[in-house]
Amino acid sequence: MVDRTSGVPAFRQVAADLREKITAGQYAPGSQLPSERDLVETYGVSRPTIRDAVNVLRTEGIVVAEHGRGVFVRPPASIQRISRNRLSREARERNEGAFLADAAALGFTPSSSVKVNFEAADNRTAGYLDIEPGDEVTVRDRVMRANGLVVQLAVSRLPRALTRGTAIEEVDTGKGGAYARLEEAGHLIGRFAEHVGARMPTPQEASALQVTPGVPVITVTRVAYGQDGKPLEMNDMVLPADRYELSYEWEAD
Amino acid sequence: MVDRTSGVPAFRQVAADLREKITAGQYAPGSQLPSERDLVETYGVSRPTIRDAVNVLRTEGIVVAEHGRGVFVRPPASIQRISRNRLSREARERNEGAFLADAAALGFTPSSSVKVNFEAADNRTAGYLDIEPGDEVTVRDRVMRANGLVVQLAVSRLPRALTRGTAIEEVDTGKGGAYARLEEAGHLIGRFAEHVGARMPTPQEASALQVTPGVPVITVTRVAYGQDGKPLEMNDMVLPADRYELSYEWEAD
DNA sequence: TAGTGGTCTAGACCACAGC
DNA sequence: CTGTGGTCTAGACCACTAT
Repeated sequence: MVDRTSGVPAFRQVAADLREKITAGQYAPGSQLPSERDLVETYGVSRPTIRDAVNVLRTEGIVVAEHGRGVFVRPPASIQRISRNRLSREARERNEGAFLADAAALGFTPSSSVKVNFEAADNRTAGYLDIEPGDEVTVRDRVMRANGLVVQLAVSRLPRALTRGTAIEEVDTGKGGAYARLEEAGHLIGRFAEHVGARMPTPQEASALQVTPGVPVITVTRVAYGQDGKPLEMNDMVLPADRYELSYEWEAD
Repeated sequence: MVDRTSGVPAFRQVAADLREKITAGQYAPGSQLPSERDLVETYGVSRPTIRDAVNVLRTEGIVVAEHGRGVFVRPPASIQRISRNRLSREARERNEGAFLADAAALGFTPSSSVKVNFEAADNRTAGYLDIEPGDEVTVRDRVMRANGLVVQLAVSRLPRALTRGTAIEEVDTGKGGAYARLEEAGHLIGRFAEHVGARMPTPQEASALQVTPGVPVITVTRVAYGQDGKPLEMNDMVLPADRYELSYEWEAD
């Protein structure tokens, strides 16, 4: 029952009570909450108010609703820990790129689909790649799957001048991936930088990554620089935050 | 007006239409949306349906509602870009730690409050610090502010054995911060690792960081290792994702 | 078929901002 | 005082899941 004199909105009281029962283990991970109509009777409020309360927990990612089945306590997702030393040249020579390296290390069956096209650079792209806005760039748009489930979106952009006549403009870049083709063309990679942020997914990203509402995405923009310091490639990656953790390591001095 | 034959829920149609007008610039950053009662007439749906639509945009972080004033297009937050070179020994010697180094670089007035206490290590802490669960750890709980606004929460834990008799157990760790005190005590830092994730804030974090609903937090667990490879300190940081971007850089080989 | 969540209505009253 | 968002009601009907 809710306290009508506290000044706290009823739906927040209900949400807080349910949240407490979940964290206390009274509703275990994976278990079903009472139906909305049952909660109406338990708390003595109308159904829209119960729905407001449940929606609070949904946007917090604590529960998921399944149409026709019920509302369930979301079990903690298994997290893939990815460390960044995977980008060594040695690893690139062994296999077909960073994502397949992860797959090998983590033991899942990888697959991906790629679209290649050519665009004029927008301001952001031009800034990262140190070219003029409007210059032609090669765009590789990838959807990566683990055991059939989409786990990562990546859009890679390179100055067209670097990719002409190479397999980077093909769907299949061949053994070692795009980085290997760059190095064969004489563009040795000297340095990587990654810029990491987080935000809520766009509707398209949410459906592509099959994340439930309330789960943010991690955004990573990786820039590969040549040994002369010139940018060779930028790669915008979008990862579901409930399935990934990124690790970085460096010497203290 | 909404299309009742499309099968798409009315509130999603309204949300999509508003989102489009916002990204197209028809409602500029900082500007006010039409009132909910105006939108009721515009789209021909009831007020709760309009509220559902606006709530979609709120959880996406696109708009913010201000009670009694209106709904406003959220201006892009100014993002602080933090790169890892802030942890150089040189920087540590110049000032009082990583956060103050950021402040100096970015030109805001920093302040922070600290609580120090001692706890028994839980399993996670014991795992990171390579000690036994139940061993005593020194806990430094910090709230960091920029120009008075809370921008970062950090909880630092060290094995008590390393901090006894040092200023690390004081609220004021003195010039150079906790890392400087560790090195004075003979524990030279050899390596850092950072583990980065993202999630929705807990209600406490949301109010402490004053993030609007729908903005995720970035979590960073930094572990400092001694030159012998033994963990010296772990630091759990929570950053509002709309105000931070993290950068990491490394050599290709 | 019964039970579940998903959507929607047409109101009502309250709390806050600003003139 | 007016206009704004915040909360809440008591229903209704639909779409999906499971038996």
